[in-house]
Amino acid sequence: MSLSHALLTSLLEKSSSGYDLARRFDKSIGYFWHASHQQIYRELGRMEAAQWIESSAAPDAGKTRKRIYQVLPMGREELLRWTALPSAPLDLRDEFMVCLRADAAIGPLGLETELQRRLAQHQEKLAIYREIELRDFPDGRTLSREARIHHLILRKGILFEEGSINWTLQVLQELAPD
Amino acid sequence: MSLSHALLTSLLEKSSSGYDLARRFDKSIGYFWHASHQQIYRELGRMEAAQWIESSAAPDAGKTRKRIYQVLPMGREELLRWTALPSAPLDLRDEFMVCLRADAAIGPLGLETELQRRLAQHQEKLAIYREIELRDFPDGRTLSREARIHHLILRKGILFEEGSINWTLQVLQELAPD
DNA sequence: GATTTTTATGCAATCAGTTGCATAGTTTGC
DNA sequence: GCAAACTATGCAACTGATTGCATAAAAATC
Repeated sequence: MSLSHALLTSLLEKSSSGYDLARRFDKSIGYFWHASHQQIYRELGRMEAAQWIESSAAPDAGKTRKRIYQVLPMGREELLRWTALPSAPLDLRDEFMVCLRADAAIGPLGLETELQRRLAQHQEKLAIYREIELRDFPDGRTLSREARIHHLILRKGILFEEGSINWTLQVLQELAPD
Repeated sequence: MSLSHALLTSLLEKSSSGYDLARRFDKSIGYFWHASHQQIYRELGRMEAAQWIESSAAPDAGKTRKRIYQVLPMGREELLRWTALPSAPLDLRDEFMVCLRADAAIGPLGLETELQRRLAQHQEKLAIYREIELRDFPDGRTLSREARIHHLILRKGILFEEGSINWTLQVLQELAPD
């Protein structure tokens, strides 16, 4: 799995607490997939046991249990090792495809409502992505390698949402009574 | 989860054995996500216990344990119930996005090889989809509702692969040394 | 006729991911 | 000054998915 490697990457960008990590995760990779705080804390525990990271009481912890995690050399090595491996292709496990096939098999199920709902969701996400793009990636070609890569990841999201919107519209058209 | 509902749909299209189901799964929904035979057999067991399906020794079983599964009314009802529910949005958990972010964080990792590999994979899948499209969905508008829906599902795959190819080319261009 | 591959099913262990709950300190708003 | 929301961490139980192994008959191949 790659959650641990996603967390390593995030911690390399900035050492932080589990809670902070969970929030930053939601605002970056998390646009593509969600990890719950329980998953993150458990993974941090495993990674510390494996000496990929270490933790210390946060300077602003006060009376709380807040801990800051940072990457150790072994964690960095592990990330290098892992990124050199071929990555698994994305699987497109979309429940709605099953609904569509069921509709094909046992007659009209009235999926139009669900299609509209999904259309709205995709449009919403697209709007968010476009806003981020406008804010973070100005047109003038003065971007660092790092920024250009982050832009590419965002572009992936934008292209996906645009594609989904087009496809959904096509389905709505085809499912409409002739 | 929706594996059981995918299997119900598949069994409604044609009653069959677990093995057969696993192969047919690979050739339809399986282009989008894979289910192992163990997953399928276990799910069939659960579905039979829930009386969504029933099984009988296959006519061509001989001395084998081969069984044919078919959908019971309760299974059909369950599928109707489930398809009326809102479906979860697809999550784009792509390990390679983590690699890219890691590259952004700790300098060039030489991801070009992996990008080329992925490009080839996408082109391969696209070629397969296009072949199926040519074979199964002729241009003349004489297609049944069922065929039109199956075509839409295939179109989704084609659009996704095309989008992935375009994006991958863009990344290769951007990552190339300036 | 012997070997390999394909068809066909299944158990056990493990790992990943989700859900519900529990705790407790800090900040914000009324 | 009190309630609500937010910050921060964690356990336990459960469900879903993967991996490795095991069995055994039928069909193909040599």
